[in-house]
Amino acid sequence: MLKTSEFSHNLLAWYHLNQRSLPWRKTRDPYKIWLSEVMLQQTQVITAIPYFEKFITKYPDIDSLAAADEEALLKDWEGLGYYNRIRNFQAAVKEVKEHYGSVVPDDPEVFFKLKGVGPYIGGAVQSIAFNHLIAAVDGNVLRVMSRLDADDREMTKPSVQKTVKERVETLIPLEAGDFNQALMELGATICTPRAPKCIICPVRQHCEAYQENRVSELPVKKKAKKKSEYYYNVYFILNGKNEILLQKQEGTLLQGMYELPRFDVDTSLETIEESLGIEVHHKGEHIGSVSHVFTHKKWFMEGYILYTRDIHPEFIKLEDVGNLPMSRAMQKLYHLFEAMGG
DNA sequence: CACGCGTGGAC
DNA sequence: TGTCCAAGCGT
Repeated sequence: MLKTSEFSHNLLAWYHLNQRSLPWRKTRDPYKIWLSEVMLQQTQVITAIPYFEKFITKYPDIDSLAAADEEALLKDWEGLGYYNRIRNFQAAVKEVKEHYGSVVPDDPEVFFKLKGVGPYIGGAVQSIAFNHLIAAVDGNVLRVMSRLDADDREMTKPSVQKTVKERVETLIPLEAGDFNQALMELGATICTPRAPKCIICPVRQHCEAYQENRVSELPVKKKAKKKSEYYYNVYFILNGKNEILLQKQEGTLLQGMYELPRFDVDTSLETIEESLGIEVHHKGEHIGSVSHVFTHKKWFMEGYILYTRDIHPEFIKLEDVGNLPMSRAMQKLYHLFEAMGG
């Protein structure tokens, strides 16, 4: 069914005709390609581009990124999500600076061991920057391959993804980077999740699902789990000196981002005072309510003002709050506070 | 392996 | 206050 050389030729011809390569990839600058792949993880191209421009201006090379302050990096990453990505990227970049003379390794064995480099990013950087014959299997490629081979296995399973990667690597011609980008581009523009444009697909004659009229059934996905819901009271604690109490988020969710003190709705005022080491002398008004959806949970937050006279190291000048990295969830509430003249 | 991890856009 | 998903990775 699938004639390998003909398939690859048709795909590459289509790709070169459309010339939709991301502009920085044409430079073959391994650092730029790597940074962009990190940003593009689970993130749409249109969303990542302004962040990429900012980072490449502010941190144009390995050494400048390695030397950056972590909190400054988080602030620049603010709004992009999956905040561990930038921490992992800096850790990897520091490793490259210290052990490889600030030169991105042109060696898959070495590169794949770096923090935050998995099968996709490793394959993408090594193929696009150095033309190593390695597949870059992302969500687009999984979808394309499931249809091309009428493969009805669960594409989310790591074991299946491994075999898909091996399958793609049997198809890669000499121009590995272009081929990987072409396959992703096909998935992003033609072989889309909904309403795929099979009629203009350059490889439809090689597509088993198309021939069997089964494109709409593929890829097979299991339905998403329901998100668990959390209800919080969030406090704007003011000390009468134009300062507000903020805390650095701990744990795994939003680690390192600043947040307003947040408590389960049934937490008593006494517990809150004790936990924060302050004494509330006056309860202020209700700021409003905000909800926020994460990948696997939902937050429902009510905002309230509290007043204290206490001095406390975690109070921040109101004018400085904007310089700290803060999640979208907290920004939503904070904007309500600002709109009230807070 | 299954799950946790952000956010915004398209329906 | 819905669903799906996006150039995935760490644990």
